[in-house]
Amino acid sequence: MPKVSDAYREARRDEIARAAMRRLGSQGFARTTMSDIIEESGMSAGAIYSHFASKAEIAQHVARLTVGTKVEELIDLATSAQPPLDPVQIISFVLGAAQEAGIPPTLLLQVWAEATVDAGVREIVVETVERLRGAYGAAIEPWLEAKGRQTDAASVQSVVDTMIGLSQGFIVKSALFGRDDPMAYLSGVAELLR
Amino acid sequence: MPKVSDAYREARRDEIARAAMRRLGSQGFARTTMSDIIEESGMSAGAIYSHFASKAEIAQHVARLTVGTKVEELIDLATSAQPPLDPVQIISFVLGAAQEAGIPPTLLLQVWAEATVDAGVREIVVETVERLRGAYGAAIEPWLEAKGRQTDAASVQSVVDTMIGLSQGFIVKSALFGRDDPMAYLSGVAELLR
DNA sequence: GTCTATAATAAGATAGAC
DNA sequence: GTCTATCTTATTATAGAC
Repeated sequence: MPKVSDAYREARRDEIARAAMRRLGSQGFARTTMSDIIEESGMSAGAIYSHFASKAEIAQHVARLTVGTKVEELIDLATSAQPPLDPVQIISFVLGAAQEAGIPPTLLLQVWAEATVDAGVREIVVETVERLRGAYGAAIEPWLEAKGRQTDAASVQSVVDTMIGLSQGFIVKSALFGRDDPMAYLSGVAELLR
Repeated sequence: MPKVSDAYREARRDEIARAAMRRLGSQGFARTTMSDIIEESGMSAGAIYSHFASKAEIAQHVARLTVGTKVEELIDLATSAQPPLDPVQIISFVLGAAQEAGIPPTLLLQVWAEATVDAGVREIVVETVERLRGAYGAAIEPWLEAKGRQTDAASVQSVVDTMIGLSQGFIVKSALFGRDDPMAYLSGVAELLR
C-alpha cells in the first residue's frame, strides 16, 4: 500500500463525511439518506460505498470530524496565558473555537443523540469528552492555584465537570434557540461567582 | 362529543406514547419503527392510526409527555422554602424530580435532537424551556434577594440561563455516561462559588 | 475507483371487515 | 374503535461494466 493511496483515501472519506455534515445539522442522521449524501457530494453510490461499508460507518466518521477536533491545541493556548484564564474565559474560548470551526450546534446535538444509539459513535464521543475533561483540567489548574484553591484531583475534576456541563448546555441552547454568544451566555456564571 | 370519549381518547394516546417511549430512549426516534410501537403497545396498526395520524404526531405527543411535565408544581415547593434554596439546591431538586419521574436522560436528549429536525417537537421543547426559565427565575429570586444581589430582570435571567445550561449539561452527561447523582455533579458549582 | 442500474428489504400508512 | 392483510414508497446496499 503506497502512502499516496492512503492519503487520497482519507481525503475522499473526509469529502464524503463533510457532504453528509452539510445535511445532518438540519435533517438529522435518520432523515439524511444515502441519496442525500450522494447528491450533496456529487459522487455516485458506487464511489461512496467503495470508501464506507455502510451509512453507520459514515456517521462514525462524521462524529470523529465533529467532536474529535484538536482539543489539545486549543487548550495549549489557554494553559500558557498570563495571568491564568478563569473558568468563564476558558469555556468561552473553547465554545468560540467550535463556532469558528463552523460546527453547527445542531450537528453536535445530533451526534450526541446518535451516540446513545450507535455504539461506534458513542465510543468516539465518550473518548472526546474525556480528552476535553483532561484539557479543561490542565487549563483551570493555574487559576485554582492563583486563587489559593484546592488543586487535588477530585476538586479539579468537580470544577471541570461543571465547566463541561456549562459547555454542553450552551450547545443545547444554541441548537434549540439559534446561535448565541458564549460570553453573554456565561455572564450568569460571573454573576454567581461574585 | 361526550366527555367520556375524550378522556378515553387521551388515555389511549398516552398509552401509545408511553409504549413508544420505552423504546425511544435506547433506539432513538428513527430506529423506533411503527412495528416496534405496535409490538410494545400490544395494539394493532389500525388502532394506533385511529389515534395518531402519523409517526411524527406520536413523536410530538412523546415530547409533550417527556419535557412538558409539571414544572411549575415542582417549583412551587422551591419558592416557598425557608431559608431560600440556593441555585445548586434548586437545580438538583428539578433534576432529581425528573429522575424520579422515570424519564431517562437518553430520551430527553433524543427529544432535543428531534426538536432540531421536527418543527412540531421544537415548538413543544422551546415552550417548555421557556416555562422552566420562568420557574427557575421565580425560585432563585428569594436567594438573590437574601444575598443582596441585583434582582432586575436581566440579572435574574443571566443567572437562570446558567442554571438551565447546567441542567441540560447534566442530562447530556447522564445520557452519555450513565445515570448520575445531581448533587455530586453540582459540587463543582459550590467549589466555584466559594 | 467509479459509474449506472437495480435488487432486496423495510417502513409508513391505508382498506375493508367486524 | 379495532383488527388483519396489504399497498406504496423510500431506502440501503450491491452487481457488473468501464
